[in-house]
Amino acid sequence: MFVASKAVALQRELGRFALIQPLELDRVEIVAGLDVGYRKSLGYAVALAYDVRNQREVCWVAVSSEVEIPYVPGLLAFREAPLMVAALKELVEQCTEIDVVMVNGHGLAHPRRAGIATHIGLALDMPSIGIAKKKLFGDLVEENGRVAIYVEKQKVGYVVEYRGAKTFVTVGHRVDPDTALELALRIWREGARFPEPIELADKVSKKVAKELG
DNA sequence: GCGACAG
DNA sequence: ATCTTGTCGC
Repeated sequence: MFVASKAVALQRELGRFALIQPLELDRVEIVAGLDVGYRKSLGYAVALAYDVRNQREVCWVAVSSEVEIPYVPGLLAFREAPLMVAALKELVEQCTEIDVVMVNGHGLAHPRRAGIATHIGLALDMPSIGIAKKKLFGDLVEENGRVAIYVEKQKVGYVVEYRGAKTFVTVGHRVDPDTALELALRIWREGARFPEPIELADKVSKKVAKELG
């Protein structure tokens, strides 16, 4: 069964292994977007591959399962990461290898440096970036025309604002704040709420959850 | 006690 | 996140 206190203890340990380091964007060809849509307690995780150079969707896969763990702020990873990882593995088997993964949720902007994007990056030992619509944890600091988000004096990401709508781009694992932001902006349609991989995975997961049962 | 609280 | 269509406004 799920014990919140145990989950919290595990995150304190996990967070210590997250790496903030530069990532060579010239070598990033495919970015995967991960999101989960629901119909009642049935979750549908979608993993979608996006080609950075050609600015286009490559393919996507969806996997579903009954989701038993409740949503608790700070513990989202225990509820959604298992399905997301299953979807990502399916994507790699059925379609293509990927270089970076973007996850709907936060990365290091978390009370224990262990948001869902960090959990997934560490689990797969791969660069990961969190993309979220609302703040969970951290301090917002204005820096030359931009808003950065800090956790314990350490910069972990940025806020992208467009016509009042904010989107948080945070480090998950094996990437740094500036590189994460630059990559996200390279694949962000003008006026869209999220970078394309997440924008598309979000729409597909909702549609799949609605059409199937 | 009060405010905050990813999806 | 999800339950849910149309409608008011730029």
